[in-house]
Formats: sequence, structure tokens, C-alpha cells
Amino acid sequence: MVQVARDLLGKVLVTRIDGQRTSGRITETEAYRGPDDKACHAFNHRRTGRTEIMFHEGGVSYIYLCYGIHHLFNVVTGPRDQAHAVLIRAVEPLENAELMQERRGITEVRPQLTAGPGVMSQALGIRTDFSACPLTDPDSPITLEDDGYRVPQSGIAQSPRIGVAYAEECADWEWRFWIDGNPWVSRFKK
DNA sequence: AAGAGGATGAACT
DNA sequence: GTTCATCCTCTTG
Repeated sequence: MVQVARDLLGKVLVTRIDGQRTSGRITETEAYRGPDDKACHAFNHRRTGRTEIMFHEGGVSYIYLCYGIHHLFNVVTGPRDQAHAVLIRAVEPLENAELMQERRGITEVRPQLTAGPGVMSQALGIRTDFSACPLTDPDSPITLEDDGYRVPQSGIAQSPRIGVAYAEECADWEWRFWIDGNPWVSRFKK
């Protein structure tokens, strides 16, 4: 589970939305584990309308609205009935950065464009209506691709996850990973 | 039926 | 460093 979050670093997240293709290399992730992770929406195998998709076999998207404003994008990674997911927190822009800027309403390319789970989704055009997409299907509006880029294990930094202080002992789990030294990482320190 | 609160970000002081 | 926008989902009555 945690290994999947590390493996996703360096992969390419591609969206084909509104007839436009954009993509970015994943630079920051967080792991969530349903059965025993109090920070996970599906903690203790809690199935609800929102979390149902996390019980699906891995390879689909789980997107939900946070604070009524931000669309957060996750990759469902577990086997069927194991609600595991990896939150993608930041990407490095690759294709069509101009469109990302337009979607974000900013005029220059800087980390503010895609570094952060909410802004990243906005830049890539991700919305909650793209939840439950098959990420390995070439016809899907959102896919994960591997262009051969590799991040060495020694180049991966880790820390406790962000924004989960309410999760008691789980709040200390160092399940946030990012490419060390990459500028396209969200602003939070630790 | 109603209310609380959240895996955030931007704009303030 | 603090505030608050904003709405969906879950919990409670």
C-alpha cells in the first residue's frame, strides 16, 4: 500500500477533458488505508455512497469535494473490498501548461500552478464527475501513464500526512512522499 | 429535516 | 499567523 504511493511518484497523470489533453508528472502523494487508518474516509471498512468506489478493485479514480471548493484526486489501489487509495497532491506540468494556467487564472508557470491537491485538480480540469474512471483505459478521461522516468528510492522524501491531525495516532504515520528537491511540491513543510 | 465539519487555498492583518 | 469561502456527506433527531 505504502509502496504503491512511492511507485506512483514519477508517473504521468494525463487528462482528456473538454477535448483538451493536459498532463503532469506526479511529484507528491499520500497513502490512505481503509481498514485501520483513521484519516481514511473508509476507515473501519465504512461503506457509504461516497466511499463505495474505494472498495472497488484498484485502478479507478476516487475524486471528492473538500471544503466545498476543492476537488481532490485519488487512485484506488487495493484489491476488491480493501479500501486503499493514494491521494495525488502535486504534479510537475508536462503537456499544455498554457491551458493549466488558463484554468488556474494565473499568468506564469510556478509551483502555485499545480503544487497542491486542490490546485492540481483545477489545473488538470479534474472534477468530481470524473470519479470512478478506469485509469488504465486509454479512452478514459483520466489515465496514468509510465514514460520510463524513474525516481530512485534514495530520492524520495517522506513525512506525516497533511491535514489529518484529527486522526489521532494515525496522524503521525509518515505516509506522505515526494520527490526530494523537486520544486513542484506543495508548500507544507511537515 | 437539520446541522456540523472537512485529505485546502487565497487573501488578509 | 489568521480567516473564511462554500457545499457535499454523514450523523443525529
